[in-house]
Amino acid sequence: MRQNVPVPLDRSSAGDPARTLELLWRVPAGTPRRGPRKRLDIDAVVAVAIGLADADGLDAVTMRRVAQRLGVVPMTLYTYVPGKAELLDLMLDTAYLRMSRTDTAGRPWRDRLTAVAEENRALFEAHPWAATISTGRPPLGPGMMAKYEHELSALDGLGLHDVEMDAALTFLLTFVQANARSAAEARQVRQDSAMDDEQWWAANAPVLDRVLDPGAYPTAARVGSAAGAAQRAAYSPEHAWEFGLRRVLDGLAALIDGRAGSVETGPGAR
Amino acid sequence: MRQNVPVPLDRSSAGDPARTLELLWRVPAGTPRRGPRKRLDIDAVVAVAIGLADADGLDAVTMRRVAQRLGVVPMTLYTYVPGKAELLDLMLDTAYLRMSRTDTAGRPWRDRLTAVAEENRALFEAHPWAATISTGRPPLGPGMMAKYEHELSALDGLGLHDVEMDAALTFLLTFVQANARSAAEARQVRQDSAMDDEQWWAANAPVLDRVLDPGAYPTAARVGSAAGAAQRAAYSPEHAWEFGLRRVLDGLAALIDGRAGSVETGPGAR
DNA sequence: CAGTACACCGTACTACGTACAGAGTAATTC
DNA sequence: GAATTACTCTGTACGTAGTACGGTGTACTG
Repeated sequence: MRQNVPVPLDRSSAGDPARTLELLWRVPAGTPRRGPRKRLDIDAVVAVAIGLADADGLDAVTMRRVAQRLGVVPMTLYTYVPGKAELLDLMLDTAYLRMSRTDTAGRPWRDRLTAVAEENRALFEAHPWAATISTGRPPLGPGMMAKYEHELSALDGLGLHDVEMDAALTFLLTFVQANARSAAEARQVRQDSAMDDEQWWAANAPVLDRVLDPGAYPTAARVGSAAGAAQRAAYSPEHAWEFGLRRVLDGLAALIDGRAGSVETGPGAR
Repeated sequence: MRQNVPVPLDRSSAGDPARTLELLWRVPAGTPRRGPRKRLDIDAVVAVAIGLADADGLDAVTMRRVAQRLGVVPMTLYTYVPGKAELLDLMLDTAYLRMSRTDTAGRPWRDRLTAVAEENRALFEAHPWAATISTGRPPLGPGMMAKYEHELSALDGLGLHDVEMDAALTFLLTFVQANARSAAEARQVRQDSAMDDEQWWAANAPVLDRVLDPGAYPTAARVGSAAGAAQRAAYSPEHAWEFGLRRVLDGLAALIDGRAGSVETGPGAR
């Protein structure tokens, strides 16, 4: 069983950042290669790693398993990738590169930001592991750059300063990622404990009843049971998403709609 | 480098939620103890674990190290705690229990929610590891309950339904935690790579210049350099916090101030 | 006093990332 | 053509983690 466990924020990029960048951008080797031909390439390694992560989560991505899938011994991977941290960078940038990017030019800013949010949500739905990789030092690869450019353009021309544009985007993306992490953690916990929420509550209820001073937590009891009932109606993740996104957009509206300067500024939706 | 918790394939009921709850609430043993006296107690174990985590991060909390600090052999800990996951639950609930809780009754809702946000921010500043523990299944201990009750009461009487109160609180706390996680990740990466942001950028810049098609990412280049300059002014984490919290509150204002029903409903601040 | 439940400990297993040294291969140099 | 050299691939092994298992001695119950 595994209950609350540190969320695995892999990645450290202990190696040389310049080397990592060259890998991300697939900079070809300078001197002609001498020894035996390579039997694999980086893309194959990354593809297998992504496949494992998609299927069984980030924990399933071990150097040993990736190697096995490729028919080589674990240490062979180190001729393609300096270490696991860099492999995770490559996975993430690849996922970024393959995201769908809707062109919303000319549409009201709410539509544009909603599209950005939903593109990211779709990313995390297709690749839940992507939400759990630390982005403390983002992989500055082609995927990341394309993503950043695309998403910033949704905030351009709204009368925000450059620093505000970056802050607003960070704010939006942080919300989406936090939501995706919650979902990933819920999945993880369900899998690790081999117990769904219903069973977990059923196991807890009798002890809680015995231990909890009734009346000590009046608001919590009232709200918690209402929220619990709502969640049992398979309501919860979708609800948190919709509720949160509306708040995020309303929060940005107070900033954006207050600014003069753009024909694209529309009235707050709904 | 971070390690993963092995997932026990068999042994389904090894980690019993009821047992965890009893630990959290310090339910005393039923039958009189027979064998040798205990030389420790749970609180000592938890205190040492928290001390390690505060000082050197969650990675420093290993059963071996905790045991060593207590002058016992690692396996001895298992008489006090079923496993590491439960120890983390206990640490988290203890941190929750010790949080400061300001009484803001009667004050405008923005002040009250700001206080809640700042209490949580202070928690994560004192115990950065607390932000990185999965709350997929929250520890339903005395700390968690007190925290939930306190924070919900800040949202009571504003004309929100119970489900909305829960959603609004989750939204606020998710923001605070996401911020704290970013900070923790930044710290972690700085420590793991033994390289500060300045050095990292310096190492990346030459390769980026060589690899990046100038003009391919116009918005990103403009905004990125503006944001980068702002961050270099030691501006960034504080800025993200202030910017984000204002958006969060403005977003909630659109919900709360639209509701009739409470004298406490004040005009949007700032 | 015998029996027993329990605290504590030593050993060992599995899984991880990866350091290191060796073997074989193909391009370069003579 | 032969020697050199750079490179790929491999086998072994180290250190760290959580914790299963079985043994030993203790202090209470009958």
